Amino acid sequence: MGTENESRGRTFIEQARRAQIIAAATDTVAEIGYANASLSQIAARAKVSKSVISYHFEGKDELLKELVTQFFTDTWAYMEERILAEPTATGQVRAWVGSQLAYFGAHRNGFLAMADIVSNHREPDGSRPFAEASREEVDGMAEIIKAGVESGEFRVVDPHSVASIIILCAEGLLGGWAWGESFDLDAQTEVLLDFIDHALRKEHP
Amino acid sequence: MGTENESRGRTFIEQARRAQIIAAATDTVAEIGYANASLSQIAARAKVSKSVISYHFEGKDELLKELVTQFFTDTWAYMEERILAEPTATGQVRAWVGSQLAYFGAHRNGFLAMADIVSNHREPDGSRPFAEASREEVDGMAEIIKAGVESGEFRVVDPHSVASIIILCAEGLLGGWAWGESFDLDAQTEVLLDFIDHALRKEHP
Amino acid sequence: MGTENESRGRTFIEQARRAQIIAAATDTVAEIGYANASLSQIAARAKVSKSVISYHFEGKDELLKELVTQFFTDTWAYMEERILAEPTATGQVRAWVGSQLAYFGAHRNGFLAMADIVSNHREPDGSRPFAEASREEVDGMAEIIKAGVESGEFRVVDPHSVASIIILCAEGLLGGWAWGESFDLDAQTEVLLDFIDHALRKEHP
Amino acid sequence: MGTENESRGRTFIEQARRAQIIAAATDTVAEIGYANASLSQIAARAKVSKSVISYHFEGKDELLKELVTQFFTDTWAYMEERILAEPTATGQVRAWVGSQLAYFGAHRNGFLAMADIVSNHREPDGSRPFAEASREEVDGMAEIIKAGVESGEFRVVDPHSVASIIILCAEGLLGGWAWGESFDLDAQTEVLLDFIDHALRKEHP
DNA sequence: CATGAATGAGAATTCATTCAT
DNA sequence: CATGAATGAATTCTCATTCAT
Repeated sequence: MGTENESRGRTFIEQARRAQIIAAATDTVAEIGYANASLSQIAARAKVSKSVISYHFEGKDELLKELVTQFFTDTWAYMEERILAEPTATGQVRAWVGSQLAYFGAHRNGFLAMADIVSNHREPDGSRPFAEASREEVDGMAEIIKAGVESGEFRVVDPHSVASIIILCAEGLLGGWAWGESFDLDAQTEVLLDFIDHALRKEHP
Repeated sequence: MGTENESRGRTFIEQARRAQIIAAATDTVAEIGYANASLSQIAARAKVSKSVISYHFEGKDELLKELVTQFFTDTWAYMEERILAEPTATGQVRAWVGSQLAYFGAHRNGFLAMADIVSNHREPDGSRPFAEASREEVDGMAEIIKAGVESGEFRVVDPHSVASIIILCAEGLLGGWAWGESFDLDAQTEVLLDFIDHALRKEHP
Repeated sequence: MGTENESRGRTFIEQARRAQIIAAATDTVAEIGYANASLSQIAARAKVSKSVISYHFEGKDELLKELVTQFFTDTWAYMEERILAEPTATGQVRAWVGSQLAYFGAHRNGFLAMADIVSNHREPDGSRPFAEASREEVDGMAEIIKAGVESGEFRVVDPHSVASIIILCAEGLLGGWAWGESFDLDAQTEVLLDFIDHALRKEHP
Repeated sequence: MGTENESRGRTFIEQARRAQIIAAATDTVAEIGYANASLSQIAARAKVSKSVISYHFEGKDELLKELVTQFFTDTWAYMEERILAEPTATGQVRAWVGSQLAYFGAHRNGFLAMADIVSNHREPDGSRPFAEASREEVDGMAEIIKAGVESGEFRVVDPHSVASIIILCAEGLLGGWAWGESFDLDAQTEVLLDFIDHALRKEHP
């Protein structure tokens, strides 16, 4: 996360158009799925002609990449603020997971679209353009865990492994929420946070 | 899981061809992704003409559904044996997660293809045909947790919530393994199992 | 009409198979239309494998041609008997039209299939193989009319033109019957016969 | 007949393209028959790429329906003017049949294509979309006959039956003309009109 | 800037036919 | 004799992209 803004050299109106199209693309992918989200569909939802998209974006690929990048950026901005406000490792881990889930919960379509694109989009050569995004995330979380272990807040664990587990568990939870129609994300978030607490804290506190 | 076998009334050679095509489809989806896995691609990998697929399967849908169903069936057969062999709830939870991860680890392409299809395939009306598969899974795990709580093995938790979390965490882990090229699934499985142990066991044993 | 039988040199069982397949083809074309009547459909209705058809007939074309030819032959056999039994031209015209409509009325599927094939079937070069069949028919009827005019039964008309009109009117009637669900063929036949009577008979008899 | 124009909201150039494609489709169906008239063939005749057709029409169905509808509309406009100009029932019947045959005679390909489509086109469910078109026609003609009977111009007949016969006879005549290469439509029209005259008029005027 | 128009590549599927068994 | 299996050609349709206006 923390991808830099590509907006240099774009006029204001250009920016607005791109934002409008990205919003339409987000809704489209969220509603009908990556495989069915054709430029036609996106253009229809944006109430714009198909060729406008080709005009403002290099192609479908750039549009989708931009959508994901922006969503990552926004999510991280929200999370970072809340993580940095916490003094303890325990607090930071909770803030991380909690704020991430909260942000996604508040931006369902954005999350659905992002997840769908991230897991489906491939370069012409077959590689996944977003595969490494989560690596950075794990590294960030691992530093927090490491600090917590060193400070004695947490029991002794391998920071990187545990960070990975925590992040993947949160992702798993989101998957469950994304699909199920009756999934109480807030409640399950609490269960997961409690779960993590118990797993990390020293056994005889 | 536990879907019944549809093979009645098929000749041996027909069975073999279907298996061959399903294998090719598995590799194809695993390698180039659901969205790019056209019948052409699958046929090419099976070294067979496109229309052979239409001959042996009702259509692309049936092929993919069959692929997923078979993989589910095989996975569950492997898991069930190991779960039932465990006398304690703790052992059963470990066996469940452990055997699932082990089986998937040993059948990477099958898992990749299954996961890709399950998360992307939609009926013409937009619904997801495999959406409820994981519900059953959660129910099964919930029963084990409930028994463990009642027997005093586990601390008091809501069985369904925790079952859901555990399953989603395992899914999350698989997601990490599926994508990362340097992900040690066995090691991470141990970490997750330890993680679950700590989260479930009574605080002062 | 009056096409000769092509059955020389066929075994009895061969004949039976061909008859069975032709019957199935008749029902198929009648029910789902020429354009949708694939060999698959015909084979399914005949409860026979597709390749049996290819074995017993040179191809789809020969099957359809045979179907039409046989239906023509049978129809004409029925008509001829009734026409020749009439001593007067008036009676012969009535017998012609009446017996034709009666036979078709009693063999609806046969008629529907024949008509559908005759009007749709084309040689690879685009020509219609059955185009001239009705020419012979008109010639036959024209002879009757001519005799009737010469004998003074009918008013003076051009035999060929009137024969053509009568035959085409009967065809038109059949078209109406074939499509409409509530078309009383017997009743309309009477109206047509009366119509023809009035058109042919001398004004002051 | 009398279908309303769907052209609102189309640009001029779009209209022109549709007209061009419809013309090409007309020639194609007339020449090679409904069953062989693929989009490829039509596109080739229109000197246009296949996908242009899909761009301008919803699909093959819409194209063919539009073709038929336009031809019906044009034919009826021509006929109506001539029928309404006649004061007597006799004149109206003659005008009806005469103008219809004349219009078709002047638009041979249009007629051939229309007839081929009307008798062959089926909805996916197997029903015929144009089956009821001729019902309306018969009703219109029946009213004229009824008026003629009431005014004493015609002998006493069942208006609906006779209307049906007349229309079907005209259709039959067209069938003969459509197929035969040496069919003098004008001459045969006169014979048919004379035929109808004799059949309808009072016996001792 | 915006867009209607056009297009070629590729999608799934159907079909008549051939052939080894 | 009969047929399951296979295939290549053809069908309709969708899509991302380009281009002149």
